[in-house]
Amino acid sequence: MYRTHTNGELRLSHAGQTVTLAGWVQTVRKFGSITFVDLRDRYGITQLLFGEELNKELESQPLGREFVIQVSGAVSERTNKNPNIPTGDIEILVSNFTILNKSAVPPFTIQDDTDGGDDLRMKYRYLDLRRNAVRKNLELRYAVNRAARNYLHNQGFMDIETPFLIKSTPEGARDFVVPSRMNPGQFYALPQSPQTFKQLLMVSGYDRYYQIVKCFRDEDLRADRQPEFTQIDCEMAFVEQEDILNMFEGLVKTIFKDVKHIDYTETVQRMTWEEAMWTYGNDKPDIRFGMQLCNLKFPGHTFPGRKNIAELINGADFKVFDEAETVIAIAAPGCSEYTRKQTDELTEWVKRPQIGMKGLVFIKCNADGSFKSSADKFYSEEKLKAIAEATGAKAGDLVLILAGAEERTRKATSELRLELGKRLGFRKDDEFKLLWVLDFPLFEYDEEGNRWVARHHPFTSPKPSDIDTMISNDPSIPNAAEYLKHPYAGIRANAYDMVLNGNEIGGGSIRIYQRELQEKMFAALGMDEEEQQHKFGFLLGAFEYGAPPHGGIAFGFDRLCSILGGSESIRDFIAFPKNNSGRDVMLDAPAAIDNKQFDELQIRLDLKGE
RNA sequence: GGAUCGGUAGUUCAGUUGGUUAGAAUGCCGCCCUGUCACGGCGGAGGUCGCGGGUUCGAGUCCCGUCCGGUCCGCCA
Repeated sequence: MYRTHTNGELRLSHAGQTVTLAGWVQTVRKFGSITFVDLRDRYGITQLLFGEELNKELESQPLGREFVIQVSGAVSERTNKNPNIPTGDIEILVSNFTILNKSAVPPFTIQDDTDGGDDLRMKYRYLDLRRNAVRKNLELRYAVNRAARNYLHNQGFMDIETPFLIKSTPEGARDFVVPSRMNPGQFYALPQSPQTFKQLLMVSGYDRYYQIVKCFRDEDLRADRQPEFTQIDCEMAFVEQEDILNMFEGLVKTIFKDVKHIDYTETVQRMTWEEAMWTYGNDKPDIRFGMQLCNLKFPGHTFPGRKNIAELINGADFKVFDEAETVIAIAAPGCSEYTRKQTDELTEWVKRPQIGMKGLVFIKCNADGSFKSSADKFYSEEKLKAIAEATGAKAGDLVLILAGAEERTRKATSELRLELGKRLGFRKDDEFKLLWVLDFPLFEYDEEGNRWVARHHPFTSPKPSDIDTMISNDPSIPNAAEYLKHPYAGIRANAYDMVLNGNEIGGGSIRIYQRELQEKMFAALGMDEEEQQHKFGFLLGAFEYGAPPHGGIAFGFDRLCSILGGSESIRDFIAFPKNNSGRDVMLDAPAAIDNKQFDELQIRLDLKGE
């Protein structure tokens, strides 16, 4: 037996016992004839005391950082206690020690506050994983995993594995492909998600399925995106949207409760996609704070039912507003005292290429009730007051107005809102607000191909009330400029996204389960019958044999963990993540393969030189 | 595909207008130290300034190219 206890468990009550411990040397503190050693494992740190006799042995067998050692000795009360660690009341009077394995000097310090940069820590990930901070993240991930499994199991869900070697369906994201040696010239694809398999499981009668499963998408990465990532993938038969929303609110609330000890008792808010875009300019709004968008001016076709209040800004001969397609304002609470330097900085911020606005107009709603604006030349104080009132600004607030093309301006205003929310401290890591976003458009217009593409995926059902519109209309778009007037532009999807603090943590839909409607959907996306049969014949076939109504949802597991852990990056919550270029810098993958492997696969490289 | 920031000691960084031997902290090595827990004291070693080219009497510093990394846009049904 290598050890009788772990390094996190000994307390004063163990004093007098003889124990054996094993672990890694965290630090060595020498004092001439005695030496303190901190011994670490994943459970904690225990202080070892090498007295005068054993201390001499350390001269012939010196201990270095990260050496793996085994020690025996008596648990003893410390004369100087350390209140900062759970084992701080005791130390081990070492009577015997063995060096189980030496260690080279690690390239960075294995501490909470490491001196290592990201790149180096990725290369030596096995050392980084020894650090408390990283270990806590993986523990949180495991806690989320357990909470989800418990909940789903208790609700009658069954974990069923689905294959990783499947067929490429080049819709949506790019597939990772795997050559087949036994079928020369043919390729598997890795699944972007188990979507079709879980639907087939519904057809098979496994009416509550789940899986915590890897998905693969060969697209460019971000801090919160990995080429392989994990989803909590769920599907249910004989359900309507309402059943799904309730079931999975329960899942997320259970995770909050089990992992964060938070009772999320309030009703999960719901909002249509249109409402989200109108009020926040974003399909995944952060509703922890207000600062809602005030649409002063917008093209009628984007929000047909909404009232345009362009008269507030029109007719003042202010070209920036007069010529803009869209003018949107937000009110930043308590910012009316911003200096010229601060407003200039905000202007520069919106002019960055990523935001891409030409400028920013301010109205300072002074505490004394007066109004001061960068557009004073064009607007009387009364006008400014009216505009400010429309935005809901109070005395002491700063109104910020952006103008330009509809989509860009709306997005920029949303980004500005989020940035200000962050700067003003409205986006707290420890506050959690859930939101369902509902009624997404079923289709998106693809300018390049002058065609419709599925916003969610091609298996998503339209709202029951829109099914007729879909079936009875021709999906072709005769006039590209007026695509918004096409009946398909107004079709709503029976789809829902769960949003947490401005992050989409999950999304799903009620699925199509009738062959005719599915064929109509494929056709609307530009697939002829032959292509449909080739790509999705198995699914269309399955729908002929008693497919039940069904729907589901998938949660981004890595992202959910990172949000619960208060981190921006999902990489901190993955044991062995890849970098921005999709590389594993520890393995140095991807890498070239042997010619023999190419021969077996009957594949020849034809690399394009620059 | 594009934008932008960065690459200097094992590590994290500083390095002025282009000018003597490129610095600091930490880590590492040696000596001293019986109550430390970010131990302390003294001493020491450690550099292809990412790589290639150019300008210059002289380049870590300026220019061009290139590689690598971070962040973002496009992309991610």
